[in-house]
Amino acid sequence: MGIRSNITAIVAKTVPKGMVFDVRVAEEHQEAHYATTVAFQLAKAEKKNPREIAARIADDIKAKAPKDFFGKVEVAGPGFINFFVSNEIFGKELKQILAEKKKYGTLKLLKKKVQLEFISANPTGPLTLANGRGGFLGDALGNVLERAGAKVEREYYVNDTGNQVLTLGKSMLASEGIIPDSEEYYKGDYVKEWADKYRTLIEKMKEKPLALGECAAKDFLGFIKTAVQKRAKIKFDRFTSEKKIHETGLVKKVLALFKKKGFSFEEEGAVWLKTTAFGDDKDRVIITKEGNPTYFLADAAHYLQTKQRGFDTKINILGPDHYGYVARIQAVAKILGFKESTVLVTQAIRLMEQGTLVKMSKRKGKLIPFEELVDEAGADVARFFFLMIAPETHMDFDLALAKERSQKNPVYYVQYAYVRAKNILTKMEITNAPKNFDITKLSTAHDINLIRELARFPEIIEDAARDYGVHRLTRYASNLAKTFHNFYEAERVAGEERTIKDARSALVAATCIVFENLFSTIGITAPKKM
RNA sequence: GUCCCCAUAGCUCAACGGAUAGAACGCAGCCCUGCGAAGGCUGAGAUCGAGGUUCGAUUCCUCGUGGGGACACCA
Repeated sequence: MGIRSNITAIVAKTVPKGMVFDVRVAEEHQEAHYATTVAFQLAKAEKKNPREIAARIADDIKAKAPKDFFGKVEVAGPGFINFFVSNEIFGKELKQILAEKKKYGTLKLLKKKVQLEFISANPTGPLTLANGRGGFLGDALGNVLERAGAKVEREYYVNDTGNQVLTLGKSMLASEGIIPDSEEYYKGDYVKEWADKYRTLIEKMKEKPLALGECAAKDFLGFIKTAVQKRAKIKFDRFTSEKKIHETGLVKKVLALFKKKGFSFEEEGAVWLKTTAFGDDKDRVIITKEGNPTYFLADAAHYLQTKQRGFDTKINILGPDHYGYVARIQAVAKILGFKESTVLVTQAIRLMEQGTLVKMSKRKGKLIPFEELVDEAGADVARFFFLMIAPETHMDFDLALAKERSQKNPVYYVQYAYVRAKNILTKMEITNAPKNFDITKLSTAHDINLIRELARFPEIIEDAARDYGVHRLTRYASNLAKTFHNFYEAERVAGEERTIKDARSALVAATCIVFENLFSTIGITAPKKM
């Protein structure tokens, strides 16, 4: 399954058992297809010259590799071992793409059941760009993990009760002038709009600000669902209500569990969880001295629910403002016995407008909602743009520029490559790629480079599934597009002599398959025309 | 004050401790009477500063400098 893993398996036979080493795709200018630095590692342990060791291993590899697997294995530079895969192997991979179609690039790497929680923004207003970043990341990561073999549930945890919602209710009352305004209230246009629309309802519920807030939150959640699922095409399997977590008694259950395990204690009239035992910098209150469970305790109950529903692996994507929350929730995950609990913290998106920074704040109401970006730039563009960048990068985003340059966005470059490929097949009226073609007819550098690049798809999935680096996909998309554009400029399909034409159309058909699989994993459309 | 993230080309971003630091945009040239030029080719252009670890540092460590964020019995 995949050329790289085959090479890894071969190399493994020539080094000490259990040794961890890398086989990487060699960069373009190095000419080789794959390379390993295993000799450097061994040189350190054996205190020998890496070149010597590399030579020894290279010979061993040649002896142990299947016949005709490598075109060449050589030692280069200070001790790299370079691999040149034979055209037969590339040809086999090409046939595999054509045989597997949609399944090409699905792996049996991960057997686990994963709950992926993301966005989970309070339904107290529109989503911010940071929410959107986490949304695209979560959606695409879910796709990657599924391709890698995991069973994934995508969850949005809805804070539909508590203080923030109470504040929302009060904000509505203040907006209608029923109670005096306050610094802490939400002030965006959306507050006023909603308040104006439901004036009579607000008047009726003026004694019950929490219920009012819940009412508004329900509406806002509806807007969020539309923005996320319909417009941004971010999928969720489950919306979990915090209110229901309280109602089903899970909060009491998790509290009892903490007590039983000896991680909770009372002090100053409140109940605390000993999160410092797991590296947090202070212990956290779970029951206030008024006797109310904190948000944190409810979230712990939510984790318990997830665990009880059969998930041992939880991945939670948080925005930058929740960084301080990581240590305590990880403490909970440990106490509850999750096998894996990963928290990915995305960094903020700084929104620039004509060179100056625009502060984003829900409370102050000055913000560019995520949905506006999606509508104006387009779902594909917004998604691709956000996913091109590593989550920990502090991204500067100029909305005006993004709209203006949308035609030059890399997503068009990538989609255009697909359109060109598709167009070749359409023009030649090929619906099914020829099955019996002669792979030796694919012999030019452009032919081989394209197959090479196609064969990387499963490797990219594997890498991204391991380190959750979803931006590998968009980077790969650009590389594949570039390779195809190069091929397209240099080689022809239609009009070539029969055997070449068949082989090339098979190659182009395979390119379309990989593009389609890649696009669906990233979550963008595969246009037939542009 | 404490903690976390970031600093790479004019701009926005890449690069498991490895070979000549990549790409798109912008800039200067060139390429359509052959599958769509939303494309291809060529060129100029960068690792914040000072130490350290290493055969080898953009990457790891320390100290600076400059940005962003977090430090509630809010969520």
